[in-house]
Amino acid sequence: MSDKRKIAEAAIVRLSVYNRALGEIEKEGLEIISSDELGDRIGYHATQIRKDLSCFGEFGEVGKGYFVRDLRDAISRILGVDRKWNVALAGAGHLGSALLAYPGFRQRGFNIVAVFDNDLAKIGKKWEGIVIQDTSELAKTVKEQDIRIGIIAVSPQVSQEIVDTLTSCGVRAILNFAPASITVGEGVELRNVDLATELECLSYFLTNEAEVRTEVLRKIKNNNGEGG
Amino acid sequence: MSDKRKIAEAAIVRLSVYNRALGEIEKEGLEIISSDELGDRIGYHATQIRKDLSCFGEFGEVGKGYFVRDLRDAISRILGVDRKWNVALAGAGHLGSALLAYPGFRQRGFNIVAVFDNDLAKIGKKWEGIVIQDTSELAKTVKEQDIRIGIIAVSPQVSQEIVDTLTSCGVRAILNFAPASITVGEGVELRNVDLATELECLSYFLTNEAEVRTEVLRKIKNNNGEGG
DNA sequence: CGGATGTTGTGATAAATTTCACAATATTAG
DNA sequence: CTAATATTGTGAAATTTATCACAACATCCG
Repeated sequence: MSDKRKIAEAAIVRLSVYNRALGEIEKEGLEIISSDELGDRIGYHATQIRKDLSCFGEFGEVGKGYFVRDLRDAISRILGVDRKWNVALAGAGHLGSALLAYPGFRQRGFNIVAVFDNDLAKIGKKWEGIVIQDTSELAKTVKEQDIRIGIIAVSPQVSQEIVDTLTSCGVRAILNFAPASITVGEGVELRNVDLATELECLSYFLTNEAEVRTEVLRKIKNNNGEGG
Repeated sequence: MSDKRKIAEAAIVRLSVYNRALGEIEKEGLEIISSDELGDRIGYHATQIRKDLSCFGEFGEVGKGYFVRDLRDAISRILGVDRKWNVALAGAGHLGSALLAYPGFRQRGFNIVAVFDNDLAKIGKKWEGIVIQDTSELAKTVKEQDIRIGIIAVSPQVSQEIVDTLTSCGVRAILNFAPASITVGEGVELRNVDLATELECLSYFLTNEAEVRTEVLRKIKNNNGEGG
């Protein structure tokens, strides 16, 4: 079908998951895989995988499955990770430091090429081969290094300000780790990762769902119950 | 209505966002807020907020809005964060170290009380007041410290093994940062955060959506198309 | 007091997403 | 070649999620 309009964000996340799984499968030496087996491995329905892929083209062979290598290449192209992206990191604290050292970024084509902070004690220091710069140099560096993506690992108090600076320099994609409600203008893509929110969801589950599940199980036991 | 069955996971994530925003609003000194204004701040529709809340009860006052403090307390209870949770961290690498130091966890009631690693050079060292332990001590520590949540910050190669160990010790909630397809048994809640996936979504946007949007904008310009 | 305004909670409706069902087609074994 | 089997791609159906529309009621202002 190859109709790129209106692809759900959730579908894009899944494509990334498919790609990672295909990488594992390739390492295992498998050359062909069916949507059914891929789905089993990552916990999705086979039809979900096929439907997701069908938005972008036909990649499988009927009666056979998908060539692992080919599908991986295809998804990489769809995601735009068949190239390198230069990334700026704002914030050289604990989290920023960990992100700078995170091997998964480089492995998957994302190179952090600049780090910014407003702490005078850190500016000028070299981490992982990169000199920490003052935020005032941001505009110049973004242009010089062709930076397209910004990662926010600063305190929530200054996060919006840094986001504004980045977008005013032409950065159109922001990954925000600061626990704050950030707004961006039209045409800028923002993804928020709130680490505490992730734990809060688990807390909800531990507090509520587990009980409900126990109760449901008890009921099923009692009525042998077709619980709709 | 207060019917806790079948609450969408997305709704729980939103509740956490509401709660964080309410914290900010409280700090600003506001005592009452409408769903409309809250929605504006965090980028959701007012009806979405009201609908989410309606699953758990009635917290607002007609014609007036919500008492910020009361709503925050109510959501905290719903999420189960009106208490402290003890958390185990597996993996004392860069990322583990950053998570251990992350202030947002403690602020929101999550205390990392134990850290595990299999690197002999790290075991026995003290970080942020916590002695890094060998994984062999996991079962004992989980029981002694009443640990209910596990955070996985180990390499993808050993992540499944650590998850299995944790769940076999009775941990029923896992936050996984390892870029691997983890499976858990019935009754265990797993949340995955793949940092590279987040960037891959941004890459997709930069590669595809931006073009589409440009095209749409051009069309709107031509038809003078009454967009919001 | 009374009308204008503001806001919630929710049933109804719309939109989006996922799953089903199956035609089409490739492969394998005899 | 033929029958049995495997698997894709996709229209249709089912399900889930989000938005709308509005009754109910509180508050404000004159």
